[in-house]
Amino acid sequence: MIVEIDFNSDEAIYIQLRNQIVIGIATAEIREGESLPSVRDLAEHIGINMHTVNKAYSILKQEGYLQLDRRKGAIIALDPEKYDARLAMMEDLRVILAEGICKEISCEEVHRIVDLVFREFKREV
Amino acid sequence: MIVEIDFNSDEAIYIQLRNQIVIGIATAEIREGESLPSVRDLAEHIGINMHTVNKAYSILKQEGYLQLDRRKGAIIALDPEKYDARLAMMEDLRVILAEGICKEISCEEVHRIVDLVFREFKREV
DNA sequence: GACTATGTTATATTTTAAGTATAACAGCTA
DNA sequence: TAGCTGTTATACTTAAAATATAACATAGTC
Repeated sequence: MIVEIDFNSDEAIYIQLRNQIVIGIATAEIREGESLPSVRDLAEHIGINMHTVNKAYSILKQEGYLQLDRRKGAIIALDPEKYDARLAMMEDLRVILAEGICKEISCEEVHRIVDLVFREFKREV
Repeated sequence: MIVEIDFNSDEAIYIQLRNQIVIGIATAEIREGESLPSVRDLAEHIGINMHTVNKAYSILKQEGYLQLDRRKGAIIALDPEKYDARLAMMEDLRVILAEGICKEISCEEVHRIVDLVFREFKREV
């Protein structure tokens, strides 16, 4: 799995990292049971500080994407029951769909875009 | 239109403001041609600095939601051609849908949530 | 003309978050 | 013992957010 950090982005590095790992899990680039690089290795590879990686891993753990083992490292272990994901998604979608309505994107168009992204992610499963 | 700022949120105040105004436009709480409070009035009403409101207004102008007039104030004036909104939406959806897949939310469920939010926003048009 | 309101710009300051730098600890493996 | 994990702690630097004052140009109103 390739991690690309945009250092000019307005998004924090640990957020970018967290998002890319979530996308990596969704697209099955990394699968359940597999492990991520250690915080030190990944930090060195990207060229950032260890604590920044650790912050991303901690968030992913708290959100139910990872299990962190002091001896084995970071292992993908999905816990769908961690929180109400449907409610969270609805909250996130609220702003995006409001933008879409203002830009005259129809509900049908949104459905098409959703399908497109789903197909992109589910391609190789 | 009621503006609610969560001062404990991790989201910047000017972002919260910008998002709520976008949602307000999408739900037709404020309509095209209507005007927002002046930067000074809104700032005082919320209890924040003038520049924070000004930043939100400037962003909304740049995104094609407002026209700012030095004499008349801030007027809703939608410009759907301002940028490729479909591409922007797809980029925003990528992370949210990846989260959904990891949390075992099906494509059909997403469609249902999208419809729900659309109906909520379009209720009184 | 004087006054008031608008957005706009400028500058300086404070506050907060992000990121870095070092170091140490606890637990496991080889 | 040596080396690898995540974890925690502390201190520092950097960047962004938010505040505080002030001034300007432009219009409308009294």
